Amino acid sequence: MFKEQVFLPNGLSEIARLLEKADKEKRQLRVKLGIDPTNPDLHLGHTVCLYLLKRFQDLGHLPVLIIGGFTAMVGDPSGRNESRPALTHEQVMENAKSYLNQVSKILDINKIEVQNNYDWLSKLTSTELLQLAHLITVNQLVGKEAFGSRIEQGEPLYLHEVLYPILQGYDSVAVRSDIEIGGIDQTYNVLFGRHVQKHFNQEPQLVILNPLLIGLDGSKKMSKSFNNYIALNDTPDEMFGKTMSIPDELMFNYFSLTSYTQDDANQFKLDIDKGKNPRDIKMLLACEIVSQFYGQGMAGNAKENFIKQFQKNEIPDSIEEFSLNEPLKVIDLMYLAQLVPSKSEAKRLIDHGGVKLKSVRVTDPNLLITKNDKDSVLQIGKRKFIKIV
RNA sequence: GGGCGGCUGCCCGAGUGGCCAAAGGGGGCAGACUGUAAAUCUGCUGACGCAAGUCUUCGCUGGUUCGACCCCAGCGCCGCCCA
Repeated sequence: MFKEQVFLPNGLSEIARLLEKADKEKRQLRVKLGIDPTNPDLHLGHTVCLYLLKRFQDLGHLPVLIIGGFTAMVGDPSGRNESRPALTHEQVMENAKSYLNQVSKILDINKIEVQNNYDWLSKLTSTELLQLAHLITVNQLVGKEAFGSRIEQGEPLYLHEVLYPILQGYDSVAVRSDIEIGGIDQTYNVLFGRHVQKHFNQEPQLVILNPLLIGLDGSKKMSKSFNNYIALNDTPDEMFGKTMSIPDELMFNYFSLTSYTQDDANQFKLDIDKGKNPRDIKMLLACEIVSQFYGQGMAGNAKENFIKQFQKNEIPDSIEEFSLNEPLKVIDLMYLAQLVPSKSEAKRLIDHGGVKLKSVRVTDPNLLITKNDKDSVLQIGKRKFIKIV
């Protein structure tokens, strides 16, 4: 399904062989996926791996989901040019809590094994850690681009960050992983798991690396840190809207997340070349994405809302309400209703013509909103609405 | 332990006694336009105030000065080099 998938070592045939062998031995393969709970939201980028995990699950194998309760405190330095802020154990566990719920949107969580690497990594003795450290040289680590460039640029590189691949590799031993799935940016870490497994006389895992999903900005990988993501917990409207906001060229990249095939995507591309409106193709995509998580019905609603709100500039059906007890200036109302972070900001928006009452542009920041305005809708920009009651 | 350099608004980064709420860029927001919350163009982007203006902000604490982000001292953190 993803044409840029990488299989190591020795390509897809190795995986096929393993599947066959497991089949013959009537053995469930243990397919590892590690996710560090560094923030509360899983996003579409994570689903690339989760869907692959689901395919293994559908074949009768066992997804082993590792919540990186310990590694999240270390912070994966892959692809980063700066240290991650250290998270406390409490923060990490808080985040981890909501993960299963989110994962259940894709996987049957009754048929997975969930492990927290805090359970074993926190118990490693320094002796054991030192022995693990024997598996790698500093020379190799410094050769890694992420580390090397940081050293060159005089950015701090902490010892605990360097330890990350070792810890993640040890996870594979702890769960006796047969196959590990990861993003292509995890190549080093995931492959290192094989070394550690060999050291512990385990059959080294096979590795499947998925291409990274590009984020909404169209350039960087989808990630919480770049705030360019669609969260699994986003509302249908948010999901739909965010999908519609991706750059046109990027949408073909996203079709692989849906049940559309590469052929479909190619056909869409042809259609656009022939003059079809890319917007409409993107709507198909948005519908597909939303319905994966919320079903056809909700996807349809989201689409309608989107057309209403953004194409026709109409006011959406369900909006927040604000109860007016006494006459208020517009800017005060905006501030009290938490539509803006400050009154200065409210004033600026009014100056720019970004505020409407009953679809009429507000020009006076001191305009008094009174009981007579009950049931009217105050609109800020294109996306924020509030009904005065 | 010693030497040198750094710490600026959401981020990066200029500034080196008053003209600094602080250049520029990124990000964000709004407007116009449109095929969409794409692209493009324009504007805005510390708070309070109708406004004049006031207050808070340039690592922290004190000091010099009519006046400090800019000078001095101490402290903290970061980097590099030497031991």
